[in-house]
Amino acid sequence: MIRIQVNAEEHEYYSGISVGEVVRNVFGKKSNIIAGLVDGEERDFSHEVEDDCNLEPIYGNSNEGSYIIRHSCAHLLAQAVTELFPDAKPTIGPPVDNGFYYDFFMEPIGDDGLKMIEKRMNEHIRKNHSIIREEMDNNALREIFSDNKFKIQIMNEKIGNEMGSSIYRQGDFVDLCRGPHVPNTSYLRWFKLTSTSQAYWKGDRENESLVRIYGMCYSTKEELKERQKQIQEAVKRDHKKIGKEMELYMIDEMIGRGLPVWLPNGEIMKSEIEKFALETEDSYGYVRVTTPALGKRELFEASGHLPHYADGMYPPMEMDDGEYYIKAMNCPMHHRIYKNKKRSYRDLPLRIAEYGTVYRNELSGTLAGLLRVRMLSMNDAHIYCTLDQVASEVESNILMAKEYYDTFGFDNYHLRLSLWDEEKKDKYIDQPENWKSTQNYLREILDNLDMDYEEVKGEAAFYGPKIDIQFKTALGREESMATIQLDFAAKERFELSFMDETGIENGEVFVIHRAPLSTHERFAAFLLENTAGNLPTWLSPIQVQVITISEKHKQYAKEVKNLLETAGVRVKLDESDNTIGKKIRIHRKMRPAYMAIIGDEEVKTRTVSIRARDGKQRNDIPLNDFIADIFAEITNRSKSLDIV
RNA sequence: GCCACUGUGGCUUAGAGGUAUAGCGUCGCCUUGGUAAGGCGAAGGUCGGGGGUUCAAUUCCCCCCAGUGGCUCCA
Repeated sequence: MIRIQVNAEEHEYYSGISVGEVVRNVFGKKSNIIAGLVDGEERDFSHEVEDDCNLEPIYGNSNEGSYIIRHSCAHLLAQAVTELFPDAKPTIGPPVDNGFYYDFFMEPIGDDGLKMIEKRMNEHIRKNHSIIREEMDNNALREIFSDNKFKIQIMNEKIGNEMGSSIYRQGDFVDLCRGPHVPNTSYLRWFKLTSTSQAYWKGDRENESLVRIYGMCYSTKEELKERQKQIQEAVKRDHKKIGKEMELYMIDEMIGRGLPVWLPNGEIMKSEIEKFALETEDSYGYVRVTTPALGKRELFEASGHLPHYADGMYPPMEMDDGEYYIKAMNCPMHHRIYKNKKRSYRDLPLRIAEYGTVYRNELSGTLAGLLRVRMLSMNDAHIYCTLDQVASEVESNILMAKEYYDTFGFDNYHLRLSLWDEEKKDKYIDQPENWKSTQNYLREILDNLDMDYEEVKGEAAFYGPKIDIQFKTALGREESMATIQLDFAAKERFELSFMDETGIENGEVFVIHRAPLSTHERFAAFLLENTAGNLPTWLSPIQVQVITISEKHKQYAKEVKNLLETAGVRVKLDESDNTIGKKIRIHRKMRPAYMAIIGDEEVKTRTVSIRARDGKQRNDIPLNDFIADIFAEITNRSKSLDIV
């Protein structure tokens, strides 16, 4: 007999009992447990336990469990695909956040193909195939997958030559896999294929083009429904839809793709954000400049944009004195401002800021509403400082970013330390020592701040490592919001220096590139998705919509509007002869923070009845009180509707 | 740039080889109405653009443009 510890309870079984039997014995049949953690190792139900051990159940709706289910569902997908398309070669099919995908080397398929595959998957679920693990040596593995060069390549790279690995079999289908998996295909009922796309083998465009099929899979119907609801909700919060409804921006085919145009309402929101940023950065000791949209080739050669960032820039314009490029970044111009006069150690850190607009030649297929555009405006700044000053500047920038996000009410973000990739020499400035030291430096700063962060290779800027602040969009996709980049290359490329305390010219000038509010475009997209367009009052294009009940109330309503306007409140008046209910319905689309309803009562008592955007109501507020209160709410940049 | 899908009046949308729905909005008239659709009427579309097949195309085919979801990339 052996002793198995399950959830702190000890059980005795014969040696060789399977994980599944223990689970059934302890938890019963309907436990939603799909695998087990045996002494910390994920194991299938079929895994046989020989010795004393500790066993923890893995539930289908847990983090680990959902990954196992998704992974198994990817296998099911591959089973259906290889049956329907015998020439298709499965490559890799991992679980990912919210679902899974599988990449196949095959002819592209459309929606009809997707439906067909889904149908076949459901048939296999009903057949309830057992999913069986088998251990194989390398020769046997190579035999099985001899017609699939992708699997062979995986074996060569991942498994090595000496040992074997495992395969999983369900019906006639076999896949190379470490596992674990669910015991049989009936566990995969709650799945849905979502989309297809194209991907390259190993993510390299030089390699074969593969068909990627995406799906989602959950352990219960409720989880699947919940996710579908979430997606629906995200669609409602889509900044493109809200932006159109609120007339914030447009993208016009005749003007050009990826070139958003800010409409009057959007311009109000944007300039409020700008005002806030100017005030904040004033208080942090920044100075402001304006630089041109174009610059000469020599400038961008000096900065390294040519060639490192050439793909991201628009082609040059030939002028009588050489080639000019539209700037894709402001930094080279700021470096020239730094160079414009002799700097002393007393001038450092020098923080040069600009609400600059840059143009980047993004691939057409990547453009997406305001999230990815070709014209970007940002409150960009470059901090010129000594190495000793870097830490405190980086810290104060992280704190500044937090201050910003707090005002806007954002909390769905995390930090990322973005490192270079020594393999990709052409992408980064080739100074390995500097990369190593600056990366360690940033890592130390983050460790000292005691903040959680993840490290990701190959995400650095070409001139140095960075700390990015990553957000999730409404649909769960991760995007960079803010960035703090440490540039060790500029000082040499632009011959930056200062006079130090001993009167000697010192060339150790480090540059920090930072943009805590992302770009106006991306920030607006986040803001709209986060608030569903219900902007805090200070950002609302229309702060108060005045609505009359009948003609008799027009005069007082005009007075209300004028007084609010005088107080600096953005207010509109609807004195049309529609019914009150209809007027409320019409104006809701624009999402004013408040509607002020004016009828007999209000005229008589010089009050307003206020209906907040969230439907809350407060009647008979003396007009002067309302004006004072909303003025305070706006100037405090309050997140909530405080008046009702 | 690559793959798939989508493209019908300002917006949302029905439809199908014989030049097209409906709702909202707009405009006009009536209604003077207390918190998410009061009534009547009118205008508005060469069905994204161009080519082809056909007696006939908005519907089928090809090319282009734009959008969406991915890949790559990235603020």
